[in-house]
Parts: sequence; structure tokens; C-alpha cells
Amino acid sequence: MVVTRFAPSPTGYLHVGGARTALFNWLWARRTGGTFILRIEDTDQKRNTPTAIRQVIDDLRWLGIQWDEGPEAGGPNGPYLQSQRRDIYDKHIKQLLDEKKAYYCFDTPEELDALRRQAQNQKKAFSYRRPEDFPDAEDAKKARAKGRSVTVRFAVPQDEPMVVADIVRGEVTFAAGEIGDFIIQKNDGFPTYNFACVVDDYLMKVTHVIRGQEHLMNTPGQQALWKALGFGDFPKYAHMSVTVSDTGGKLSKRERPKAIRKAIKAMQDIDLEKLAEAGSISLEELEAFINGKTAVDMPCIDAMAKHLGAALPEINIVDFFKSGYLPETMVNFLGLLGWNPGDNREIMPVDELIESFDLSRLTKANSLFDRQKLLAFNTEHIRIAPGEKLLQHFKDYLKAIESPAVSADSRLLSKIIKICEGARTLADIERKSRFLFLDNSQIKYDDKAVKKVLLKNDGLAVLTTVRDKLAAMEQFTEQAIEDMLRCLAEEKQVGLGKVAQPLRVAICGTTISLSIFNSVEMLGKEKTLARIDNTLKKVKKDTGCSMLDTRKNGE
RNA sequence: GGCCCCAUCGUCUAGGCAGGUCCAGGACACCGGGUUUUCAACCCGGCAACAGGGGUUCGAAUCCCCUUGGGGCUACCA
Repeated sequence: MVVTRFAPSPTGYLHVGGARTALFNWLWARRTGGTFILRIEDTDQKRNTPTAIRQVIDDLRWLGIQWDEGPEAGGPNGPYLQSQRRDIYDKHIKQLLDEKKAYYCFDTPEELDALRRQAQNQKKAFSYRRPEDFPDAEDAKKARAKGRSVTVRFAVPQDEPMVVADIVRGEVTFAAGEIGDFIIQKNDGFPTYNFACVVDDYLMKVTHVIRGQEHLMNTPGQQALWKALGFGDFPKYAHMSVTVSDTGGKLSKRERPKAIRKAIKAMQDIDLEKLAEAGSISLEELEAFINGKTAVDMPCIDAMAKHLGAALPEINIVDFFKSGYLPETMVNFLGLLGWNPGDNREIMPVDELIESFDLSRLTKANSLFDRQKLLAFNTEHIRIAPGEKLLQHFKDYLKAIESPAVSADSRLLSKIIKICEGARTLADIERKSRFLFLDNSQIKYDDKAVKKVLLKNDGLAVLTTVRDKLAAMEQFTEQAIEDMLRCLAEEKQVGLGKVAQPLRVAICGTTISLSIFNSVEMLGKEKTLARIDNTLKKVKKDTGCSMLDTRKNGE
């Protein structure tokens, strides 16, 4: 029986890299009829943010990735938050200590830093020098009493090479002595990732560890721990390629802080105090962050980015939700990043993904997250999505972005969706239909559109004519409107655009909307006429004023 | 610096492990044309890659080595 797990550290929203890892684990469990576990690795007291678990859960749910065991779902191997499993880790650490397979250390961070620098200078890899005699519990007690930092290190066997059998990469060998003794329990009593992960994977009976390549170097150490704890056979490992951003590095939660740091450094005279204020942190915290010493909370990152006017890479799953992407798109696209079914299929519903998924087809090379291809996928998924489903997605989207269309009824929304055939994102649909849900007074005129369509040629005159014709219409149907506009265009010996565009700008304020016939019909006669009148009034007034203004400035 | 991973069109990739069927296939992007009431969508056509060098072999995208390039790790982060 296959058991996989996704084990995020809750430091922010779920990003696309994490989502892909979760997806592959989930696909493999579904494919094999196994179990998929969600485990929260919240062992770092400094970095965890209070709302992050909720965010990760929501994002996974949105994607449709359901876990069989984990927070909220429960299960026989809980608790699923590592912070609630302290006693379990303590027990295993004591076991290693008793068996002399681990030992106490009392070094300060400064001392360790110095040792590392020394190794660097000698062009050697840093490896912690294991003491001849291990301090005992009594020594640890004394050290603690004296205020020294107390950690526990695992004595990694140094006598033979270590081999990781990896599904993606084959056998990866590490020379004997390559992996130094590493810390398994921190001064604050929490286990480190490398320890908690091993204990939990064993206790949760995980059979397949599918994770990013960044963990490959952790694996020999984890395997050694596994052995030392007497856990028996290792799980199978699959270290996936990582997804990189177009700026080069690993596409991860580190990307956004990285981008901010870069932006800060790139700016010459920057007011750090104001920036800290914008992020609601202290100046010291900000400086520590800039130097890469500490992490800051997500909202803080966002706030600082806004303050700086810096564009952050859009890497969180929620970003894509709010940009109008479908979960089906994300699942399909992410699934094809570093995996493929072996034939030319690309657009696949999730069932097909599950059916075709196989760990043996994971690719080795890192891949770039291509937004344009994602857009193409989204276009296609919008096209093939069943009406009901698409409607629900659209409603969720409207709510998330607080669109004025949020209160519209299902019938109307369905009609709008249908009219928008060929839309690339839900945002496209919303943008094109938004004008229907605004009050007449809320219409904002796009300057460019007004200039290009109304002020050029005889846009205003055409609009006036159109107004009169519309006013005279008894049947205000889509067909009647179309007939009238086409007829008028023919009469005037111009393209339909020449009569349609001024009308469009008048009722929407922009040059982009639903098809003009639909736009007018759905808005209704009364509002259409009112908006045309408003437009005529406003444009005439504005042009008059602007002429006055220029004259004033000239004098 | 040390260790590890990776390398096919601009991008995601098929082909590689079982060498000939590959003067390298698909998709996105791009370019040209068509359709068109806006934005899209759609239709037709086109451009475009085996990182470089050395081996092995009758034969190499495929196997081996080196170089170069990219990425990861090198934390009391995960």
C-alpha cells in the first residue's frame, strides 16, 4: 500500500513549487489507490506565521487536492502538526542519546560561524568535529544552567559511503565522511527538520518520499538516522526537478523575499524607516531581513512591495486564483512541469492525469514556469469546462475579487460566460461585463478610448445618431439592435466598428466589452440612453474645459 | 570554496535506460496571412534545437570521458 505525504512548513501561502510537490504526491497516491497525508512541519518557532496553515489548507482545497490524513481530516497517525508531536521526538532523541548515537553540544552560533569561516578559508567542506567523549545529561543540565545553548547532534557514521537509491536520479553516492554530524534538536527543544521528518515518515508509514531536488543532500543523513533508529527499510525516494523562475533561481517562497531584497538594494536613496513602517516592522527587523538573516511575514512582504512599487513574482496559488485561472488549469499545468504521459497529450482533466501518472516518467531537468503556456492552458480549460462548474468558478472568483457582479444571479452569469466564448481568464469575462453591474454614475471613462473613439473623426456625431435610433426602437432585442447598427453602418458607408465603438465607450467607458449587441441589449434601453447622454454631456464639457485650461496656462 | 544534480527549438517536452525507423515529433510563444463590432477566440502557413570537444561503434541526440553552462545544498530553515 502506497503512502505519500506533502509536508509544507507553514510560512505563507502555498506557492506553485509546493503545489506541484503536493500534486505529484497526491497523484501517485490516487493512481495506486494509496493514502495521501498532509503533515504540517511547524518546528521553526521563528518563521511560522499564524494564518499560514489555514492558507495552505485553503489553497490545496481550491486545487482539489484532498488529503486522506492530516489536519481537519484526522487519521490514525496524528497529530499531523509537528509542533504537537514534541513528546514523540523527545523519546526518539533520548533513544539515540542513550545509545551514544547522538550527543549534546554547547557551541554558540558565533563559535560555529567561526569554524565555518575557517573551513571556507581552507577551501574545505565544513564538518563538525565530534568530541572524543560525549557529554552526558548532567553536563547538559549544567550548561543550560549557565545559560549556554544546548543542542543535540546526530553522530553520522563516517566509515562507509552512503548511497541514495532515487527513482528519478538512480543511485547517488556520497563519499564516506561527507555528511557531518548535524543538529537534530535545537536549543529551544524543537527537533530540526531532518529529524522530525524521519521520525514522522516512519511512524506515518510513508512509502514514497516525493519532494524537490533541494532535499537530495538531506537524504543520506536522513537515511543514516533511519538506520540508527532501527526503522528498517527506507521509504522510496523521488527527488523531482525544481521549478525555476525566469529570473533564474528556484521558484519558491524565497523568491518573493528575494525580489524585495533586490528591489531595496537596487534603489539608491531609500527611506528604510518609512519602509519598515509600511511593513509594520521595526527598523532592526527590516535590516536583519535585508541581510537575509530573518524572514518576515507575507503581508509584510506585500506591504513593502506596494510601498516600493516593486513587482513581485506571481508565485502563490492564490495569485492565480485572483487572476482568473481555473484550478483545473493549475493542476494540469503543474502536473506537466517535470512529468508527461509519454505521448502528445497536454490538456488533460484530472482523472486522466491520475490514470496516466507514473513516477518513472518524472523528468530530471529543472523547468521554467511559463506564464504564456499557462494562459493557453487556461483558455482551453475554460472552453472545455462544463457550464455548471465554470459558473461556480466564476462566482468564487467574483467573490474573491469583490466584483460588483458578485450579486448577479446564475442565469445572467451563465449568459455572460456563454457570450465570452474564447476568454482566456475569468478576469477577462469579469472585465468585459463589469459595466453591466455599475451604476450609471460609476462609469469611468478611459482617456485613450475617449480620445481615439469619440474625439476622433465624427465619433460624437455618430453617437448622437445612434442615440436617436436607439431611442426610437420599440423592440430592444439583440437582433433588432444588430440590424439597426449594421444598417446605419451601411448607410454611412463605414465599417461596423465606426458606429459600434463610440456606443461601446459611451456605455462602458472603455473599448473592451461583450459583443456590442449583447452589451446594449443586456444593459437595457433606459440605462443605455442615460449613459449616452451622460457621455455626450461629459465629453463636451471636458473638451470645453480643457480648451479653457490651455488658454489659462498660456497666459 | 566543498559536495550533489542537470543539459534536445525562446519555453515545456517526446525520443535516451534496450544506438540505426530522428537531416529530431508535439505544444506554447514568435513571424506571415485569413476571419472580425472591441478584447479574445478561431483557421491556414512559416521560423526554430540535440551546449562544445574527444572517444566507443559499421552507425551516436541516444553509451563513456572532459570542458562549459545552469541549478541545489553547504543553518539551532524546511
